[in-house]
Amino acid sequence: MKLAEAKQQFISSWGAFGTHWGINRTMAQIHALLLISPDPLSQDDIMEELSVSRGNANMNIRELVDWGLVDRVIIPGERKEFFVAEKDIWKVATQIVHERKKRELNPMLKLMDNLSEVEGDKKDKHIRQFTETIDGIKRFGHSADKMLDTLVKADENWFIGNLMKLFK
Amino acid sequence: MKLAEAKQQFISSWGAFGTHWGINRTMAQIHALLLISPDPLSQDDIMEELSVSRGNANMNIRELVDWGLVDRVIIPGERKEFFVAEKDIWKVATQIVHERKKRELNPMLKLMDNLSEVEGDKKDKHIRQFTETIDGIKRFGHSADKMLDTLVKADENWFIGNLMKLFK
DNA sequence: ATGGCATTTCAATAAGTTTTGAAAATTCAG
DNA sequence: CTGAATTTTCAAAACTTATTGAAATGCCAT
Repeated sequence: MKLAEAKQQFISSWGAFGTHWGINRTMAQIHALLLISPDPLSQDDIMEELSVSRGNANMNIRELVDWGLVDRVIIPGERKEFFVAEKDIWKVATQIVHERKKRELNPMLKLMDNLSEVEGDKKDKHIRQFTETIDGIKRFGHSADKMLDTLVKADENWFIGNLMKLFK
Repeated sequence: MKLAEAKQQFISSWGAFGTHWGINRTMAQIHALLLISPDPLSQDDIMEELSVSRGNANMNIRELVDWGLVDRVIIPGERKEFFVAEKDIWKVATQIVHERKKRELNPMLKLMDNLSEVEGDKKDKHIRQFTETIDGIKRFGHSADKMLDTLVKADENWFIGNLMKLFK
């Protein structure tokens, strides 16, 4: 397969993927493009390669920077800003886990803490099932939280090494 | 907090959550409703509790059954079908992991295998960065795949126990 | 300070997704 | 069989989210 074709396929499927993961198509495509780019790209480069508008490119680049997946870089002698993606996939993954944990898991656990304070007759089966469900989610959520924290802090080799021992 | 209020909050936030996870609002709400229901519910019960249309309820219940999160049950003497959710959150989570792995991770790895066969001068930096990125994703993906397989097969206590030892 | 390039914003529009509800198909008791 | 109850389908409408592009703002060398 030729590079140009492979590149197109990679970008377009990374984009399709993104949509399953709460990341929008353009954001994922920009990320894909930067991942395979040996050099930093400017906003105009990105607009041109992906045929997207200025506003769209700007907004999604900013989002990628917010997520910590892309960095702005200054190229001496150039007026424009350039962008590079973190290339180490392990770091990309832990960064994403970190952000989603912060944005989704933590608020959810907070909500569950609230909901466990439901009042009423403990013998009523509706009350009983409600509190059991909430408690189950809380317990599970706290384990997940702890595990993900460790994962985020861990070094890739340490992690994979130990995990593989554990999982034989 | 009163049960009715807590229930509303739980259903509505579980729905909002779902949307971050590629699950649509109604599907997640139906799931939430069934999770806290001590008894099986019929499609009409669900339509009424959540104020959604017949078609919408039908379609999303079917999806939940496809995902293995909800079972149809027959109640003797009743003509209608009834539905119950798997209540064990660990099982819910592993079921979701299993399905998403099948639907998303596996196809992605297959694609990466394809893309690694890009032809051209290995010294060209574009080719080099492309193959390095693809290889990185492949390696990471295969580790994740193995780990998730083990997780899906594992028993909750075994898993949490070992993990906590590892992660102290 | 000014002009010119770069970046950001945002209202309008387009694209995509979910929901509705009525019609069609299916099921099953009598 | 028949027909009433139940489930499924699907085109149209409602709603949500993403994208555009022009205008506003920011930035910096002169």
